[in-house]
Amino acid sequence: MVRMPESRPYHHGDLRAALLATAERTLRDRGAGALSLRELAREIGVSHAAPGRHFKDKQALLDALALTGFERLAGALESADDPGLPLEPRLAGLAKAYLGFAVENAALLELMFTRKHDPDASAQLAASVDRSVGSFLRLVADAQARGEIVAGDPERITLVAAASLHGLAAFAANGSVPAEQALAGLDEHVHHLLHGLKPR
Amino acid sequence: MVRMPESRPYHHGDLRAALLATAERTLRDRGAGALSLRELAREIGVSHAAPGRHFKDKQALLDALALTGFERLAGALESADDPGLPLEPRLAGLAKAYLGFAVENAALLELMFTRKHDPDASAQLAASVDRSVGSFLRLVADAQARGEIVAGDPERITLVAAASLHGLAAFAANGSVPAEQALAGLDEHVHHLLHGLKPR
DNA sequence: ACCTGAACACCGTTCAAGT
DNA sequence: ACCTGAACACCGTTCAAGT
Repeated sequence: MVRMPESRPYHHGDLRAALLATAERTLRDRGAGALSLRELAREIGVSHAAPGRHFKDKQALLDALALTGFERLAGALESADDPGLPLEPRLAGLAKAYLGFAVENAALLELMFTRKHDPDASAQLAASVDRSVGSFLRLVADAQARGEIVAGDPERITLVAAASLHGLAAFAANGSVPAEQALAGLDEHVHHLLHGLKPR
Repeated sequence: MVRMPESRPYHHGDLRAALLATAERTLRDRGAGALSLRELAREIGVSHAAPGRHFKDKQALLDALALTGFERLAGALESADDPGLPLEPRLAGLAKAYLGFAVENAALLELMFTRKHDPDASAQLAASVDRSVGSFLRLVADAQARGEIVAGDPERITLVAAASLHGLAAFAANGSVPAEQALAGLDEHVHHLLHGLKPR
C-alpha cells in the first residue's frame, strides 16, 4: 500500500508510476473498458489534466502498460528457463510460465497483444517482445544443435512453438478454455507440440 | 453502395442490419476504438437514440458483431473442408481458411476473441463457436478412426490443433507476424503440427 | 518542472413525446 | 412499433494560469 499523507503536496512525487500501478489494478479488477484517465486521476487525488503531463494521450498510457507487461513476461520466462533440463521438461517449464502469466494477467495480456497504432511505442515494444521470444529461440537453437529438434530456420520453428503456446494462453485468458483445464493439460500439450499429432 | 433517397422515411426499414453493416465497415477501416453509436447513427442518418431500440447498449452491438463473425468463420471453414482429402492437405485447407479469415477480418477477429461480459450473448456465441470448432473436431475424429492421429480425447487433440492455428492467426491479425509471411509458411506450420518439432 | 481549472467537443444511456 | 429531442453524467484533450 502507498502512504497517504493527510495533506497532499502540490507535486505528487511519482505520478507516472502511480498512474501505471492504478491503471493495472483497474485493468485486473474491472477490465480495459473501465479504464479512464479522469477516474485514475480522481483515485490518485490529482486533477484530471495531470495525467497529460506524463502520457501524451490515453493510448500512450496503454502502450506503457503493455510495455511493463512484456518486461514482466520476459523476466518470468528467463527465470523459468533451465537450460540444463532435457528438451521436453525445459519447454514445459517455459510453457507453464507463459500460461501462468496469461492466467494471472488476462486483461493485460489482451492489451499487450492488441493492435497498436502509435509508432513511437512500437520500437520499445518490439525490443521487449524480442526479449520474451528470446527464451524460446534459445531453447530451439540449443535443441537443434543437439539434433533434438528438426533442422530449419530457428525463427520459423520458434514461431510454430510460440503460436501453439500463445493460442492456448489466449484461450485461457479470454475464457474460451477454463484456466485450470489449460494448466492441467499443459504437459500433454507440450508433448503433442514436440511429438506431433500423427502417431509415431 | 446503399441507395440514398432524397427524403428519408421516418422508419428506417432495417436499422439493425444497417447498424451492423456500418459498424463492421468502421471496424475494418478505422478499428474498434473508432466505433461510436452516435457516429453510426449519424452516418446512417438516424437520431443518436435510435440504436438503443435495437441494441440495449454498445456491448450488445459488439456482441452481435462478434456473432456474425463466428457465423461467417464457421461457414468459411465448412466450405473449405474436404473430407475426401488426405489428412495433411485437408488440415492445411482448414488452416488456410482460418488464417485467411483472420487476415481479412483482423479487427473483427480481435473483437470475436475478446473477453465478453454479457451472459445473454454468451449462449448464442458459444453455439457459434462450437460450429467453428466442429470442422476441426470432425477432422480429428475422422483421422483418429483411421489411425492417422494419435489416440486420446478428441476434444483435447482438437484444442492442440486449434491453439496452434489460433496463435498464428492472432499473430497475423495483430501484426506480430506479417500476413504474407504467415500465409507463406502455413503448409510448413501444419506439417510441424502433425509431425512434431522432434525429428522422426 | 509540475499541476490546476475552465473550456471544448465529444461520448453512452434514458425517457417523455411524437409519427 | 419505431424514432426524435432534450437531458444527464460522463469522457479525452488542450491551454492559460498558478505554485
